[in-house]
Amino acid sequence: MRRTSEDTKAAILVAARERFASDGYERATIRAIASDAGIDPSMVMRYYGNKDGLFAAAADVDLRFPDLAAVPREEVGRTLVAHFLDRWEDDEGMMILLRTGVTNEGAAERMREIFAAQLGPLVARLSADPAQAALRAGLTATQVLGMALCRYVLRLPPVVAMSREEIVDWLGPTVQRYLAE
Amino acid sequence: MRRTSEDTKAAILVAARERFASDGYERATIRAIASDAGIDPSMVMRYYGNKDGLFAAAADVDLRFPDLAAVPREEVGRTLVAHFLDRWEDDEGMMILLRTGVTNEGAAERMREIFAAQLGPLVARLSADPAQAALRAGLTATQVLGMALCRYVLRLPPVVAMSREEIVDWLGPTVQRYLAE
DNA sequence: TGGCGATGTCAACAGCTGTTGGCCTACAGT
DNA sequence: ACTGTAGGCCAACAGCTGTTGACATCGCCA
Repeated sequence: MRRTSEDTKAAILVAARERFASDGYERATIRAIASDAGIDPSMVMRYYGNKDGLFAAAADVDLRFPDLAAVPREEVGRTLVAHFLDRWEDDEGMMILLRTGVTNEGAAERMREIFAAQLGPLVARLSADPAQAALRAGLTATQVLGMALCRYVLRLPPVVAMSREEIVDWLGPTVQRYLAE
Repeated sequence: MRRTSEDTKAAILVAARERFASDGYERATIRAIASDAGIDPSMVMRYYGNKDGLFAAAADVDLRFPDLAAVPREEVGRTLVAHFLDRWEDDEGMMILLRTGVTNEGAAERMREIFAAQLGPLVARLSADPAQAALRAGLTATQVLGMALCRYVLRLPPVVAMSREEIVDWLGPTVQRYLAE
């Protein structure tokens, strides 16, 4: 046989991630994804059931936060901002979630889960007052997601023009205050 | 005649703003909008030409920024955050732009124009160094749009739970630093 | 060699979309 | 009373969508 089913599943997933990331949920059509993957649309259904199943597989993201307890306390803000920028630039999953989470309630729920499961505990481990941990994680999310929104999605010119270092210098102190002050 | 054309045009616009705000561009259908307005879909075409024309009419927003030169310099951050929160809660236009700007390039362009035309000059008038004004406006946008995204669109629980005063207290100093320090 | 399961294609379905043109109807002006 | 016109409806179009089931082909195994 020309290809194993695993190869095809993987090719579909790659194409799906690209389409979902650049077009959002509604405009990313199964036909376009199948065409990108070089197969028939019906194969997508065979391997992923339906469009929602394909989306669920494509929108599985891991933020891979480092252990902030291992960095000096006064560096946690800058460290987190730098990590988030890196993560954003080499994982389409972030873009998928943001693009779709804004119009698709299922994706919004997924985003809430990810932040509750990945950012929440990280901040809690760092925080002296556990009652404030959720609030601090939420504040951090507003700044960090706002940067992603303006830079990678809306492409506001002055935000696109900033270098990685400038962003870390400006946002680092903000996140530092939200996290640990 | 039962209604004037102006009445009908206005009714269509109201329905369109609600649908665009809650569903985004793709999922807000002309049929649904017409049904909300209590008329036939073809009337929408008669009065607004096509879907893009209707969207352009619905996405016309005015941020109505106050003159920040009139408030004490150390209060500009808190003032702008408070104003933005108010503006967001009583104008669907903001939600329309955010929901659609994320998947629709035309709406993203509109959003860029609005920030360039409304937030940019405001910050420039405030800034000592004109060369930095665009950067500072961009930074402000990241924080303020990030808050709107997390609170009104993604509805992250800890961000939704915050009171207006808490948000002003936390985001005020951030925006103050971006604007004026 | 024969067959069987895996891999893949084709054509079609039912539903929805934006959009169009023709038709109706009720009122204002004469 | 007659007519013009503005406001509104209806039916249909062409295109796209997710999804389905029947059919084809290839290569392994008995």
